[in-house]
Amino acid sequence: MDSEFDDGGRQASDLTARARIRDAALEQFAEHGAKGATMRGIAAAAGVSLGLVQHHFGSKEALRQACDAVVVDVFRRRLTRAAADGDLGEPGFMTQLYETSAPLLRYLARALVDGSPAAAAVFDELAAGAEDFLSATWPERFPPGSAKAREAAGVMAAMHSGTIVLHGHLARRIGFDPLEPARASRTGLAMLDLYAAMGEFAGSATAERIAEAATAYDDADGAPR
Amino acid sequence: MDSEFDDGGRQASDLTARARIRDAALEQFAEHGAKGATMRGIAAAAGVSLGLVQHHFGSKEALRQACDAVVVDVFRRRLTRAAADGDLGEPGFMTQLYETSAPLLRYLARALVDGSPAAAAVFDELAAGAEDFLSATWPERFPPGSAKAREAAGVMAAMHSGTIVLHGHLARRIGFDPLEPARASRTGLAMLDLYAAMGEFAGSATAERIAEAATAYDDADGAPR
DNA sequence: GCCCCGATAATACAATTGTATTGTGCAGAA
DNA sequence: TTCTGCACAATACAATTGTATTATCGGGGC
Repeated sequence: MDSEFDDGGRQASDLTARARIRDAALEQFAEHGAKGATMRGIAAAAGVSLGLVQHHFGSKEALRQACDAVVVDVFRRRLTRAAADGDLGEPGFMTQLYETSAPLLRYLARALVDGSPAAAAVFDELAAGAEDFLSATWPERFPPGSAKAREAAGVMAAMHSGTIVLHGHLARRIGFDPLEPARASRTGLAMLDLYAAMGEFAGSATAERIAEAATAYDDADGAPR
Repeated sequence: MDSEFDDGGRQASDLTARARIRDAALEQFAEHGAKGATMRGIAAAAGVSLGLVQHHFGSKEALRQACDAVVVDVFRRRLTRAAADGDLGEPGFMTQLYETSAPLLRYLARALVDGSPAAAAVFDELAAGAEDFLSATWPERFPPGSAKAREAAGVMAAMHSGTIVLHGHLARRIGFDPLEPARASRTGLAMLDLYAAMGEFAGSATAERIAEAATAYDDADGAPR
């Protein structure tokens, strides 16, 4: 598979037409969503005719799946590499993720809410990696295979992915886009600061409030298990 | 404004047609996105004719703005109430948010990535509340008005909103939808557990790695400021 | 009684959009 | 050379969709 995202992107001019169309599709899908993007818009963005898009990919759905394939390919490589380095789970791994090309991250952000199977797979791998990390680091707190570990890992994956999915809103608040490679580490540091602070908060003054709130809620609403 | 979401939703049968259409629009927009939802689909979901939707709201964009108005109305009330109780920033406030009706949360989740101004406003209020909380609780760590406070608060808002935006993926991982009111507190507890654990991690063994990674990154890539 | 007005519905229409069909030129094999 | 396959493009077409128009009907004020 010819993924020009392996090395961070080359010039658009020396790409084959098929790759240029797929790159344009990535951006269009990321910007307008699976439904909002149009074949004509993609063709125009790629600088080719509508017929060529049809010729190379057959249908809009097939084009979307081709984009998904690129994403799952690139991210699987990133994630397995991070897992091998033991970097999964640690907030620094987010910096790892941020280092993939920004268009690909933007596409992933949209695909995660547009219901793409590839994006779901990426999320699952992210969550599975987080679960491994949590269970390995705090075996007593997050026993392997326990519901506690699974839930904490899922929440962790959702929260970390949230900084990607909501990168536009985040950019508006903090003044720069967290998906810009040059600013990637900055967001990771903010996450670390936040974890350090909230860790104190959650660990000290809230230990009893946890059980308190849990029992109170269960009593009031009756939602056991 | 007749928002039937104030009390958690009544029966659909005793709602006026206009309200029923807007409720159906909320769900359709949430499920298919701003572009994916169709006037005919909304009319069918509401059990009325297409002409009636047009008659009451004029255009699809106006209907979307009416949905936005409901969201901004309800969430502003929730947030100001939480702020008055000093609950903003504390992870327990997420439980507060989760207590709003699930369809409204699903709509917010979609609107946050579909580019609705109302959703952006809700996110901004969430981030502003988080910033107040962080600066008030750790004035030396997050000085009021500092970039550190703004960035940590933005990341916090994005991460917490992420559990809403990605509720579908989260549900697939943990076995239940975090937007179900009966399970709302469970997600909040998982967040607390995660904060407590990651707080240790971020606070202890990573203090020097922070500066390390930051300087290393700046040197390599040349992204100062 | 008459009228008018709002709720509701059915139909019509133009724009958009995915897809199919057809055409054109060129590079390389026979 | 001739032919064949392929990259690329232009056009056509049917389905979808937002919107405008017209019609029906029921109740309340003169």
